[in-house]
Amino acid sequence: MPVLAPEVVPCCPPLTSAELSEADAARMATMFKALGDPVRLRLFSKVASHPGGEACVCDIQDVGVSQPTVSHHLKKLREAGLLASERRGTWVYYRVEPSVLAGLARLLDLNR
Amino acid sequence: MPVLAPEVVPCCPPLTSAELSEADAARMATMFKALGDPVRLRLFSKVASHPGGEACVCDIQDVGVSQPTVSHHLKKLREAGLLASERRGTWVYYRVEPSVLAGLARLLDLNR
DNA sequence: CCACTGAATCGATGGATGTCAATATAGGCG
DNA sequence: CGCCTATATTGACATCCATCGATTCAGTGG
Repeated sequence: MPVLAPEVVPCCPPLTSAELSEADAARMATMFKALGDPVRLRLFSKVASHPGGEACVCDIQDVGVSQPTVSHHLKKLREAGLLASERRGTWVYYRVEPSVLAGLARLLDLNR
Repeated sequence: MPVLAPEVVPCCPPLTSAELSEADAARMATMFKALGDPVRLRLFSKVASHPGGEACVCDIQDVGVSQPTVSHHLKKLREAGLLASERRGTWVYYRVEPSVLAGLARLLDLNR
């Protein structure tokens, strides 16, 4: 039997259907926490809504905080698994991880 | 024309369709932050998955922290608008606010 | 090799936050 | 009223975290 890619395993049925285990709660809380800061949520929103599905840091860094702070928040979003980054020449591009976001949406879905 | 209940106004289209305003980001970040703690997420999960759609504090307080801490976290979830509480006799019951949760799910929905 | 731009890291700091023990409040029941 | 149980509040404390200025790293082009 082949080993399945562990990061693809969908986490957690909707919250209404079953209680989260301690481990799953820790995993999911990390992602919610990453979205739980206004600046980070705006950065995430800017990436998610950017044409082409990705954005250069230079396209999104106008959120009212300094450049190091923007970099810090993007790192947090990356570490939470919500964004992926790739350097192309001078610029670094960020894009959303669709499967991870879908897992969060599924968790919150009441109609299931 | 009747005045619509302001708290029913659905916030924010999906993240992929448009960038969040600063004000909307602040509102939504408050809710994500409330779910961004493992203990709070477990408490929320216990309420959401409890038969009947509501749970007494006594039903859900076994999450590994002290009673005051449980109370503190439930207050946070209430203040974020995710839970509502009602005292009935000796016990206090918590239930999820479905419309608010639905707003969060809508925000994260990629297929729209 | 050097200057320039974009982005990340470092170090410091003030404020937010999770936690607990102690105490208070609320309601039920003798 | 007095005692018991269920929750909430208070106060203290340690840790975490968002933020910034300064610096460093990476890549481009002269």
